[in-house]
Amino acid sequence: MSFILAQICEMAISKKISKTRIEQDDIYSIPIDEFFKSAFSVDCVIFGYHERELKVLLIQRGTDPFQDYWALPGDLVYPYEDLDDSAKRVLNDLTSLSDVSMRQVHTFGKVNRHPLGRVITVGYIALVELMDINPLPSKWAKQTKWHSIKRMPKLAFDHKEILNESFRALKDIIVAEPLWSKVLPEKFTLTEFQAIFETILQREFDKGNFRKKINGLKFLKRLDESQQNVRHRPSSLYRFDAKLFKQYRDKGFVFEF
Amino acid sequence: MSFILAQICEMAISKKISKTRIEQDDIYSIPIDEFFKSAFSVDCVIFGYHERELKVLLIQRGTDPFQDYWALPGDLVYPYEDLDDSAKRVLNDLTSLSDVSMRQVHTFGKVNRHPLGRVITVGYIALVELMDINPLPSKWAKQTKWHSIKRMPKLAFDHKEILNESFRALKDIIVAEPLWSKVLPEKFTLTEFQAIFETILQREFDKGNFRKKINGLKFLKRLDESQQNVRHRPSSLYRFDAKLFKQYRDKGFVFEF
DNA sequence: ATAGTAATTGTACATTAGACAAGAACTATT
DNA sequence: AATAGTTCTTGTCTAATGTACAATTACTAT
Repeated sequence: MSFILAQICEMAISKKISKTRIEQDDIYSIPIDEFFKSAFSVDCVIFGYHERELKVLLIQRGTDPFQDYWALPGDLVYPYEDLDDSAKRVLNDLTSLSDVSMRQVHTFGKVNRHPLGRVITVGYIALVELMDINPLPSKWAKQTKWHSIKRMPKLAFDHKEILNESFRALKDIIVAEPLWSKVLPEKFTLTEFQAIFETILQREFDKGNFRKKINGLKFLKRLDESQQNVRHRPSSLYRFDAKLFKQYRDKGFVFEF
Repeated sequence: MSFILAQICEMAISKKISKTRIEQDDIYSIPIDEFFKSAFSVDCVIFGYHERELKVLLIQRGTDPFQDYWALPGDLVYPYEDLDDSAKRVLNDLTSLSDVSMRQVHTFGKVNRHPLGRVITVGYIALVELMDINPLPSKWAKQTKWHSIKRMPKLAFDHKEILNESFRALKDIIVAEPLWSKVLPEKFTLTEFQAIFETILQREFDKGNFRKKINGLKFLKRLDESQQNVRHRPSSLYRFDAKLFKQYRDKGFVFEF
């Protein structure tokens, strides 16, 4: 058995990690070893977007604690592993996903957030097009499943709190950073572009006004192509120019709604 | 000797913490105990504002590693201490400050960022009026000193990186949250208010246009009082109404420049 | 040919931003 | 007492942007 948390569980039971709270005055009597008895983990909040629906990738835990609960893909960071690397590796371990670019959002450090000892966790988020990727459970993950952001099952640990904070952060980041480029196809319509913002920011925009704003942004380049086989006037297709976007940003430009 | 880092230093030397990098394939052979041999710390970036100058509170380290270097006030988190509480406690330990409200900004987790073992650190920031508080070195801090943000000494660990990231975050937060209320006196002029933004955002605003914007914001309440003993037309005084600000925010209002 | 659908463009009005100037209210100096 | 110096305060004009909504266009299905 090489499942990390399962092993920790055994360790915890055999060594009986003490949980008594130490008073402020006694604190210098803590043996120094105690400081190096904590661990940290990463938790990945992978938001999956598809056709105006926003979901979150959860795994079903195949190990204690919280066996069989739905949870965010997350695990302990290895001793000689950078934090950002760890998020990638953990996501791959549990869901077989790679090439998902994540960014750190917040660290959760309540004393009793993990039943087996002192573990603080660093939350990472990503936004992907749900159909582009194919998560497969591995290691101790029994299942992987996309859950709509609107109806969530009961989650393990404090993952509900992590999810809430992550969703709040997603709303901030989607306007500041071109996360949306990960969700759009190579060539897309402005309606598709608008739909992403409407879904994530949970508000609607006037179609005409939205595109007026877009027309000023040269990093969304209008192509000489249109949609095909739609039962209405076909839309022009656009392409995202990442280089131009960077130029915009270096000049202090910030996207806003 | 009860200085935490000094003790860790001894421990590190006697136990010779191994630093060899473990390859991806070997990783499951790591004994589980290794996961609970890491520690975390908090580092506090206290920005001090006074009369259009922005400074950062540093301590001079009185202990190894980086003895005598200037550093951000920071130390290890106690085993049974919440992260946010720890930031407060550490700041108080080293600088005698209390009642400084901080907020978490980023977690730094490079493997070799701490010479004595695996330590990730969580950065916290605050903004205070420099004259309102009186930092006094204590515990292993030899000195405390305000350093201008413009000319920084060489800092211990990766504190330069933490500072840069914190300053970037401060610029974002100052517009989103009323951090500025901690810097202003009870009754203040709009010029003082404007100066804070100019100093932190490092750009200037047109006086007339700035106050036009302000006049729309009812949470900045104009009083029936004016400045006294100034050799120019006295300015009206204003007061910040925190309750009204919350109401604004609950309705989705966001301050912008 | 017609209806249905969504894309696209346009229009009219309101609000905000930006540059800049004029006047007001104080102190210090002559 | 008048004047100069200073900064506060208000206003004005223009350009840019935001908002609501209507008209037109280009396609498919009937």
